Amino acid sequence: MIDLDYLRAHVDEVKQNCANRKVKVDLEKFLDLDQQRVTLIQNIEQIRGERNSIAEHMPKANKEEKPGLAAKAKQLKEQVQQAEAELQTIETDWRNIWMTIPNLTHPDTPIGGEDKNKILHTWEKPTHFDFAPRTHLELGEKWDLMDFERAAEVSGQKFYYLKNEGALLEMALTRFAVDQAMKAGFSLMLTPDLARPSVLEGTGYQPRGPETQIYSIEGHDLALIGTAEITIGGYHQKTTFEAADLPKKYVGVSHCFRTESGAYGKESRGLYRIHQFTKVELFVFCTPEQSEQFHTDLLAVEESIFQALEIPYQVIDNASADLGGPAYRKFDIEGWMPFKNAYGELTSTSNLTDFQARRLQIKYKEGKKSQFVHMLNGTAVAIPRTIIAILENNQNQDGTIQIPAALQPYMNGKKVIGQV
RNA sequence: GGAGAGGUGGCUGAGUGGUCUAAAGCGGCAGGUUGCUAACCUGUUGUAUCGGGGUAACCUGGUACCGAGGGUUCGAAUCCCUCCCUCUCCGCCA
Repeated sequence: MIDLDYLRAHVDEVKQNCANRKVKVDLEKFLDLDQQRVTLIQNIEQIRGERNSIAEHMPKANKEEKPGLAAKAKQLKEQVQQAEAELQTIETDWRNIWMTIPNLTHPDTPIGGEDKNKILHTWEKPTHFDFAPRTHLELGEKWDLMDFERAAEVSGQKFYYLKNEGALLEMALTRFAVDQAMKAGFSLMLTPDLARPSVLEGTGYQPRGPETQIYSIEGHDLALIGTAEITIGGYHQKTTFEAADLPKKYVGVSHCFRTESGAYGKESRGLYRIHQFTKVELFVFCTPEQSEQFHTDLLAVEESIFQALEIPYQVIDNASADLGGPAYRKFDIEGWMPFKNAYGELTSTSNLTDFQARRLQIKYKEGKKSQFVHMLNGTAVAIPRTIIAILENNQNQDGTIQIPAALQPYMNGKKVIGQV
């Protein structure tokens, strides 16, 4: 949610921002509801004040006064109840619109849709093959690294078994990414894979409704998380830090579950788009002054990981309409994926400024003043997509796969998949 | 999953219908005493939000907040209901 005072004082700017992000919001209606809400609240507080002063005088009142005072207080109470009912309907609408107003946008963010995404820089060139490269599906089958058919029978479409070096790759990548993050000062945290819907909402996810990407557990007030961002963000909900305790830097590992409803087509074959995967996630709670620096820091950690993994990539500064609601600025790393003959998203790091903190009520205190923290998150490694990139980019003509040197220690020293 | 006991300020803990933002202690902050430290003494010490005053640090008035949300009542930390959480015992289990 964005700051109300800021919104009230900068209506035109917010309106333009919504347009830039291609978010349809009826700001006029919102401001109208906002005004009504304030008036009603003032009204209610005034009546409550009267009621309180009657209640206060009650014990001192004599017998003749009491019935009259009680009747008056009762009448005031009815007025309050009526006004509160009115307030509730207004506030529901008001809040629903407020939630849909996107975060402000970084001044350097390109304005426009996906076609305006800006390539900040590239690392290495797309892999060149002197032969027809195999897809990760073909390689997976050749070396028995994954099984989609059995998974489909056991769990359904878009599930998978990882086997042998395929499974080892997941564990190796997880451990490698965690080690890199810990070296950069992040504290390790394994989080729950399920969370309450209220926490999902607090982090800006929509656990219910037709558009939802989230699985809910029938008969329980729980949902499967789509990312550890939810559980790490929720970890500090309703807390106030001392300024000296910031920043808080976490690296979390969790499973991620996504319904991916309506996502079909070539790209959805194999490990690219699936219902469940493991992800190593970076997360920062910091002061507003620190957040821009940490955003570039997060990107730097991500880049160092993919450079160590020797995956050619480009870094994207996402255009305004591609940011979603909460992000102030978003950088993606897109790795080269031979099966697409294109770059594909590997990581995404966002500076959410105070947008999430306001919902989750996460603040920090400096002296007597407290204000909302800034929150940032970024993917260290999304395992399956990274496995795609490693398998496909490092394959040899005979189908054997070179394991990146950085990963070999985590693979029992194995250098090549397909060789004993 | 079953039975029982609880949830009060930064912490410990009192409060079972009005004088309660809530005793007392600890801690924190300011001052005093003092070779130094410690000890002692005095004062002070919640948050959010709306309005008024001030350049401002702040002052001032209202409202809300005793796990969360509802209800009863002129009036709720206190009584009732639902939910969440913690502890103890039992059951089950990796």
